[in-house]
Amino acid sequence: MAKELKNFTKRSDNYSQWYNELVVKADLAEQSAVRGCMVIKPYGYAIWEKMQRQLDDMFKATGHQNAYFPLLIPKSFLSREADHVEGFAKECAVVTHYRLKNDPEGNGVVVDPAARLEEELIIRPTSETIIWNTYKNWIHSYRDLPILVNQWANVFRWEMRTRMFLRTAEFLWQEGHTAHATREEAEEEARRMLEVYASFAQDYMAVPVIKGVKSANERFAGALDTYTIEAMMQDGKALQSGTSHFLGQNFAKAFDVTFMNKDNKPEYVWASSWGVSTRLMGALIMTHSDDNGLVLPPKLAPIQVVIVPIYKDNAQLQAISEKVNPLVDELRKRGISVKYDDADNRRPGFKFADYEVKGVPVRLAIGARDLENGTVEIMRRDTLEKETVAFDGIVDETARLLDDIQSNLFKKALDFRESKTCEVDSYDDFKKKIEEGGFILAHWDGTPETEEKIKEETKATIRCIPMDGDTTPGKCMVTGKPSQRRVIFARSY
RNA sequence: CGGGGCGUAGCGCAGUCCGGUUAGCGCACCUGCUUUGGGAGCAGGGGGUCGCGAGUUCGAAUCUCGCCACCCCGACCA
Repeated sequence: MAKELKNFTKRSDNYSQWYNELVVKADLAEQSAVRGCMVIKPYGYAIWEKMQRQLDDMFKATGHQNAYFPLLIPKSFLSREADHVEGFAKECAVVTHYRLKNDPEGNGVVVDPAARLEEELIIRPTSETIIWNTYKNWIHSYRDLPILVNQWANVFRWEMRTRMFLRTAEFLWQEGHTAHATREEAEEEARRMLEVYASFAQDYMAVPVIKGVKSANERFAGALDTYTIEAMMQDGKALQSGTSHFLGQNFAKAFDVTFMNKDNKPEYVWASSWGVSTRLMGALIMTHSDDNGLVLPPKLAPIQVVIVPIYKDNAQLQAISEKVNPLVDELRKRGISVKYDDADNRRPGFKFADYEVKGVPVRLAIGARDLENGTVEIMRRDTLEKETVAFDGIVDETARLLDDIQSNLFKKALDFRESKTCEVDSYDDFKKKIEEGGFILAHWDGTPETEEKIKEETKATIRCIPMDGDTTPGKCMVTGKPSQRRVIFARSY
């Protein structure tokens, strides 16, 4: 029957294959001809656009503005901040020439060796350096601060291994880069934006996240503190879904960005940066989807309601359309995005399955039988439950259902995370538990050495030191040394 | 960069071990009729430098050598 989807199951031993297949079948994206890059298809991009719009509103509401900086960065910029180079040097694509010419031997086109650049240019892996080089010209006085700028852009990192949405060589993101007069203000900004990310993830994506601080090992290259939101995927692995960094004065010192304070004394500027990427799409897909395909939270679904007519001939279709068209208008008036799929080249069964794969939250089906009885069949994607209800009042019912699906998805994901989260006090138990997947709350002595040892022996890393929750001190499960509080361990993407 | 796998029609695959008619199947595509409440049925049709290059042979998708690409698992990372 459902021939194409026969192998479309979420087997824990082959979760990545399920994920890849899902991304392609749901028409979100596909592998491109360029190594490690993907083509985001219109349906996938529509979801990203909804995310963008919402995030952008939230940035504006917290006083930020958008700007744009160059794609190419002079190589010398990257070497200004020592930790930053260390972090990114290995994965940079480098532009060395500015011209091609016809191959003298007739094999198409070749790089013109005469057109070598004096200084190579790097395709941005992130924009701290080019932006701080620019901020030097923008900032002279405390009156110029703060600068609260965000950029929507693509970046490029030559990753050894890629995975659609989760780690592609090129990805789309936003990067906020702020400059402040005081340390406190910059730290506050970094934490504020983490809150923005957390509420976006939970309220719009219906993805529960844990807010926390990264350990020194996992910190962003060049940051003093890295804040993170961590989500749990359905295979129990953690996914870092957004980060916000307190950069101290590192980039101001590297690019010599100072301002005159009120006492007419020069000071280095304090900085933060923060970003989320198309990786959020991966989080969305992996958190909610099932063996029938994608499951989208209504707030991010490009199509929230699909209406499928069931008819035998043109006259019947017309009768149905007469009933459905006003309904479509009503739903749209409520701000609900509706698709009335009256295409006659697909049969109803095909449409049902197709919109399920694409994760459309609510489906209405209406046929001759319903016209007679004054009813309509309504199905919710999250539970796959369907029932036949009275046509009158369907607008209210649909709106209610969309809200219910949104909150149900969050609750389901939260319950799942809680069922896969436990506390562990001995390293032996830890080694056993980590094999089952999920988050483990354990005590850690705070040293990079212990963290490294755990990583080597178990492949688990500290996802974060949570900002909320239990803060009872204890003893490190490995060394027995004192620990201020439990931290979250997990295997991760 | 290490270990494993794979490359045959737009997509998914069989055939390769053991060389031999015109390279086959499913999906998709085109035409026609019947269908339409869970991925339609029947009939007809189109589509291939068998990843690339060399070699062995009367003869290579199949054997040998070299190269390339992609996927999975590691190391690296959002």
